[in-house]
Amino acid sequence: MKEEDGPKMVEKKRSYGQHCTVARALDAVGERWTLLLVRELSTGPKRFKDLLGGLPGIGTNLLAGRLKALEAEGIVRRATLPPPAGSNVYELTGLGGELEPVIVALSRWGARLLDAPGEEDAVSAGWAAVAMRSALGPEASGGRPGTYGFRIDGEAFHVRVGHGGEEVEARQDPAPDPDLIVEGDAETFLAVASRRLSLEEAVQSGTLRTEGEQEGDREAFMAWCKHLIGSAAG
Amino acid sequence: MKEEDGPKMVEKKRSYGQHCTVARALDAVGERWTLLLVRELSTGPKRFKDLLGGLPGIGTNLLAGRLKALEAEGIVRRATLPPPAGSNVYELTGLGGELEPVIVALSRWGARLLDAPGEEDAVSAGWAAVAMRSALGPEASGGRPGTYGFRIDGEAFHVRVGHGGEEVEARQDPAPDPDLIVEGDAETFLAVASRRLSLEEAVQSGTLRTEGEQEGDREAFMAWCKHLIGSAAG
DNA sequence: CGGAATCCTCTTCGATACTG
DNA sequence: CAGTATCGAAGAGGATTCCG
Repeated sequence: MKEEDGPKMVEKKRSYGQHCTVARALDAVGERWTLLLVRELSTGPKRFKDLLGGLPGIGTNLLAGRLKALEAEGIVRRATLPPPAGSNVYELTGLGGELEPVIVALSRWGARLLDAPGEEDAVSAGWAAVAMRSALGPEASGGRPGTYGFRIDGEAFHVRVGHGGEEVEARQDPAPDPDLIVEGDAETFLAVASRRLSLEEAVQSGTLRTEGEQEGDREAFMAWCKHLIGSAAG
Repeated sequence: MKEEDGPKMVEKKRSYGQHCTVARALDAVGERWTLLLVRELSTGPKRFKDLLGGLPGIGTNLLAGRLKALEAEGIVRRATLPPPAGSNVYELTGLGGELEPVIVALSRWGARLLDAPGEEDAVSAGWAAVAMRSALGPEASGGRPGTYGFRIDGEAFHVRVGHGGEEVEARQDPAPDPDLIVEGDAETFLAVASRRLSLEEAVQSGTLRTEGEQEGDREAFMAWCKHLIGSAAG
């Protein structure tokens, strides 16, 4: 049973060793940080440094190791951005992109556990994009088609809703042609998103600004928020 | 920053410390073994010993610790079975049951990674029940309403399909009123479920037996199997 | 700048032994 | 049967360094 340490031991991966679909999935993406890494990449390609920023506390060695493992499993791929950027980025492959239902299910379930941000909690506007995208879907009302752009603490992202509330997409980059733009600081934005503060109040007090607002856009945005924090906020 | 060890240190839980729905969910159920434990309980209440059997390699201390943590978070609850059984079991709470979409999403994604069982892989018929339950759903064709009972290697479980393919349920106990019963050994059953062997061949060779079969039941069962192993088997 | 490699400490895991 | 206690092994997580 014991194997001699060859010079190039292939570093066998830890596995649950169960012939089960769930266990097999967790063998691939169940380790610590891995699904959060997929979450980061689910809103678009990212550089190593961006990923470090989006995963506070991970450490460079662990991130590099996770990326390498995911690449070996065909979930993540390295790519070079077209000029003039030309930077090396990591992005999800097709297989990796198909993890979206997993992220969505986790986000929806976790929404009911998420209360107001604690003192020590890190906050990123991009995470709200994932939550918004997950809250939407075929059965969620309020999925009014359109493109909603956000610029929160200088960080841009957008959510695009297709027809019938399906084909929802969240990306961590500026919207090309937004129907509505919401701009402001993360604290206020999160307060609105979790309905601790109404959008009207935030806009009137000047802490949040909107652009290009059409009739009903604001209501559609608020309708999302009803789904962001589940039953907790009543 | 350093805190003195008080006599009743509340044993702070490790957390990603991110104000994000996904991270929050993983704080609760993202540790090693935890989601597999939820999988085990998703097919019905289980005793400590049953859980140990369904999670080979977990170690008793770790299982006890996970159960305690999940109980503290309101995901799992202890219960006593009604007489004459009277045994102590663990079961999912409402909150825990709502993790089902997470299990389903993982199972569906993991299905495409699951190939033929390796030599070292543990096998359990109950896991196939979870895979079958996950493969079904609103959008999966072939969800013919009815109750399908299985007795594989002496282990009984059943899958019940409601109207329109929704309300699918998998339980690790005998079906009360099955429309179709499939009985046999795990190896053959898994071969059929993954379409490496046709049900007809298995029945004709006597390694699998069916009872109470009605017109179309067999076809409905085979239709499931098309979803068990995704694109891999073409 | 992007990322890999090293070192060291701490926590968690995993197997076994032990107790109510 | 249901756990607790224990201990070696493995992984996490910082800091720092090296290399292209």
